[in-house]
Amino acid sequence: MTTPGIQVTRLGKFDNMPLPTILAASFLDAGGHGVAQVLTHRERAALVGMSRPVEFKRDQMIQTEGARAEFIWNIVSGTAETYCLLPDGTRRVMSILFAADLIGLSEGGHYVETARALTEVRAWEIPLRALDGLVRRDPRLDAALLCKISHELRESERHLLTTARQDARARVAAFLVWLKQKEAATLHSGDLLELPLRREDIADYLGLSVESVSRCLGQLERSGLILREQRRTLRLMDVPALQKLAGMD
Amino acid sequence: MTTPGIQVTRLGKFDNMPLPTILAASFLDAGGHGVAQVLTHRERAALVGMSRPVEFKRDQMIQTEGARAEFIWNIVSGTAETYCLLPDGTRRVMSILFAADLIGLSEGGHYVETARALTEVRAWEIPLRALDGLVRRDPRLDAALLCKISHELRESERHLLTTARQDARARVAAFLVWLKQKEAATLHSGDLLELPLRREDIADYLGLSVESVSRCLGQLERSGLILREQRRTLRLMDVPALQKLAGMD
DNA sequence: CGTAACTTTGACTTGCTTCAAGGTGTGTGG
DNA sequence: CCACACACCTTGAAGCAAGTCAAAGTTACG
Repeated sequence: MTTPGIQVTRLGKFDNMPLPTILAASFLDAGGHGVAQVLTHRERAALVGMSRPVEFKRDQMIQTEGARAEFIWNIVSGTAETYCLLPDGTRRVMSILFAADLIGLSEGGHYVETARALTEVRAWEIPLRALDGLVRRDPRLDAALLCKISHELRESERHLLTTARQDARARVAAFLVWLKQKEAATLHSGDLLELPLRREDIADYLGLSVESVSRCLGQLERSGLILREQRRTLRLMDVPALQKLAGMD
Repeated sequence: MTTPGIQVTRLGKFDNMPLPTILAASFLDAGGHGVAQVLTHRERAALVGMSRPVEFKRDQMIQTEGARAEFIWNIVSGTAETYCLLPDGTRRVMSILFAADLIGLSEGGHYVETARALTEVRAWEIPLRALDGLVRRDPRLDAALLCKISHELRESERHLLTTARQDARARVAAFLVWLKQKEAATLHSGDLLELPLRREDIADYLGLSVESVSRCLGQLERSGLILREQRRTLRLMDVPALQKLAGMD
């Protein structure tokens, strides 16, 4: 079980931390096609009132599967992953979460996955009890959560789509393009792609072995589609070709 | 695009069709652990007021990927599937839906998947426009949808979990046990399991080839775990062994 | 009763995993 | 500041599981 008061570092720089942000596509209405902020300023302020800023160091646990759910976290910066441990000892990375995402979805009052910080993560820690009350007073917030969760549902389906029935190279290519899009949403870095995760995490996310991931990267490099500048830094040389390989037309 | 007024059969027996039902586990509170009705009687009645009962025949399309989203459907009886067609021509079954499930989640006003009836399906057809208004007047309904969608998210993750990184036999075993649980929720049929879908659908759901599914069933039969009574009727001889094989401990 | 759709089975091939060993980077203590 | 140790990544070789291709068997239905 997470005991944030102990594990979590509190720093002065939290004073000017960005407000809680939830990005999602609209659910019911046709709206703008893109992903946008679904909280009003009022709601963001209300969330700040009941939340506290926290920071997780690299590799630190955020929540544990099966533990009593007490908080959800709204990521301000950094990258995290959620995963399940299978009875045979293997690990399955279910989702990779970025700024404006939510960590901590639960069922029956208990977390269904384990979450871990991949980089340093700053987040708003929102007590579920307080959120429950806020949702009752402000139904619009409920709609915002609905948008977010249905958006996550589609993310999960996308993940399922790339994972199943595609060969290893296509999966890796799809992953790189996806990650690049996520990154491009926050910062412009040309064709450089900073990987916030280890090969092992990529493998467990794509349902491959570490060796396969490595071999695929080598293959993509030999084909001139990418360049491995450093372990965690790739250069995407031919994004259209990667997309084609990934079967994204 | 679906044009329900034309494709859909209307029958007199709709008069006493069961009210709209949404089953889901609670989202925020600890509540009962099981899956339960999340609509009040009032809400169910309100939904009836704006909906109409429809019936889809076996193999009939319910919605088409990319088409303008106008309705969602609340299944009363029968089984349906949703799927995506990949650019390489392969098909990926994303979900299998039963009574009390919802069909028709959309993004940006368009359906994200194609849905098809696997058996005869009876459902309440709810216009999105009307639902939107109702949700505004009744925030609790919004919460109900939230429960349902977060429940579906977990279903999708379960699917992802069984699909990736398990061998074919384990996937098939997991599928059979899952289907049995779904079926047991509505009717008691001993150890008999009625498959509402073809081998092809099972294959596309599990990310296997039709031949692999068939071979796995043969293998499970030879091991004494199941019996193939008819094409679409299996007898589960040893559910615990199937669960163990599926890695459900 | 015949045809078409569906399912099963067999033989072969491909691609991923596993096992094993060799690199490369990083952080720590001498 | 260097050297060592450890964690992480890459590469190679062998084995095996699932896919593909081909054909026969079965069921459903007109």
